[in-house]
Amino acid sequence: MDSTSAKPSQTLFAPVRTKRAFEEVCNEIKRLIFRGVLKPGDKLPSEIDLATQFSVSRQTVREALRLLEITGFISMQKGGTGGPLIVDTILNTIGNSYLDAFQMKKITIDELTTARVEIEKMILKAVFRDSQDIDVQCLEENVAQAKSLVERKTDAFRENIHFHLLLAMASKNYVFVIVMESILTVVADIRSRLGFDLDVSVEAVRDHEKIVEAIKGKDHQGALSILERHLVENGKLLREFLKRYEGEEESSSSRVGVFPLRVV
Amino acid sequence: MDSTSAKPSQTLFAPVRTKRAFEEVCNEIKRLIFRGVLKPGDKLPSEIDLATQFSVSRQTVREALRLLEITGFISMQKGGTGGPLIVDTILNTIGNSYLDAFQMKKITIDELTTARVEIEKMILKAVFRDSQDIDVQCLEENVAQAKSLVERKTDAFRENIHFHLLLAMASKNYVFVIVMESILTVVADIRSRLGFDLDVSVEAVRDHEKIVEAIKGKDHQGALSILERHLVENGKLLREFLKRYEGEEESSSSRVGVFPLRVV
DNA sequence: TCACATTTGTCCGTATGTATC
DNA sequence: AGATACATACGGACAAATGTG
Repeated sequence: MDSTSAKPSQTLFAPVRTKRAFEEVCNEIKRLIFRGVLKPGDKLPSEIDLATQFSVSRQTVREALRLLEITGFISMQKGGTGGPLIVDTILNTIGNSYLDAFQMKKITIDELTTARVEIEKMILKAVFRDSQDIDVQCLEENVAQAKSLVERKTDAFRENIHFHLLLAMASKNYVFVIVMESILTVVADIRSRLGFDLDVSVEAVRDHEKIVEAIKGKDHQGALSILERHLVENGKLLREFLKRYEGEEESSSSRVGVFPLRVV
Repeated sequence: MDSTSAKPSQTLFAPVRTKRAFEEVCNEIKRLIFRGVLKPGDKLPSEIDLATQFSVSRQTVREALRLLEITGFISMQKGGTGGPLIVDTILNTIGNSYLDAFQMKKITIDELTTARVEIEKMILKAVFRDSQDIDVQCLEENVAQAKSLVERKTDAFRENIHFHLLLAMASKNYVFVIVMESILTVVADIRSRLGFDLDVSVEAVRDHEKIVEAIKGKDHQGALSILERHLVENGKLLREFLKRYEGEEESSSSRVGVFPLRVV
């Protein structure tokens, strides 16, 4: 592996450009976001302007923007006043990667449920330690809102999912929020394919209400056992549904068969 | 918003193509991977071949490949026998997103440490429930390897990080593995900037050894308390280091200032 | 050892659809 | 309704990298 000729020194000099151009452009923009120079809501220059400013081609800029888009830093807006817009949807990105990972690693519903039970119980303990009144108020508001929805025979599944995220937020530890958001993305993906089911929503709201009351009453064991039963029941529901569902479709990932495909 | 002229009916017909072309190409390839038609190690056709097969331009194919690359499904190989190669690095992808999220959400070391303590304790309890002999053997091998490294005055920080991933694997729940891998990516990122420190490695190996022995001896409380102290101490170390470090550099994200930059 | 073929990386020019004013 | 500005997409071209004969 030692070069006796052409390549002079592999140790003295490092290659001038190790990364690809679009990666450098991507990192430059990322740095400005991390520094706070660019904040969510700000607009980036158009592709053409970026290309001239970075002195690269438009294709290179586009690939850089593609990276930023998929990693949750920007979103593209079409039309006259459009352009790349700074956003912050990194949590969505992580959630989507979880969906991919669950498919690739063939994780089962039961595995997900078991982990979810343990993780949410852990978070609930943290809530008992570190939450403040305002956090419990948020939970109460969520329950009230979901309650009014089901009373009007409307689906409250978004609100019910959100309850668990609010629980994580009440722990005052954002790491828990990230973990919870990721798991909820998977749960929501399965649940959304289940369709509208009022009974499920009603049951969930009732459980959530009990949990909030137990938290307010500082009833640790009560809250924990209600939460555990709630999650286990929910897991059974998802499993039963998937048993009926499997075979019909080959799982998620938007299906669009418009292109003639022949790979390798 | 009611169209009295041109557009006939907004409810009868849905737009033929809602997504962008490169997203459809990306999803088509993703489906083949999920179905198992394409497996890690397989090679995709060249960009030009893909373009003709999907009947789109090469630019569109490239943007699709960019998506697949950043989400951990393929990696690009340059040169004659190169091309897009199917891989499975989704966990890396999630870990990198965690790094982004930690920067954006300004998560502190203490927050990370607190969460890590709780999560690893939860996982250790699962290990006591569900692990098998083979899993404990893996932990022992890891400790033995790290031990021999530090005896030769070599850094064992990779092995020591890996110990915690093996612990998650011993829980027999892959959800825990994903969560652990994500958190370890952040820990490793900070730790790698700390540089070589033999004492830290020695201390870590000693703790890991005690934990494995406690697991083998079914000493639940012992294992939990050693693990907790180990992680808390490690958290202190990272915090002290970052205190010295901050101000010198503006955090991570590879810095390359070769392009003249002026944004907005 | 060296030339060659293949493939990615990058650039330029152009056309089209779309959202805003 | 028309003009404008932007992303999207196409085609052709060359340079750089890398394994192969």
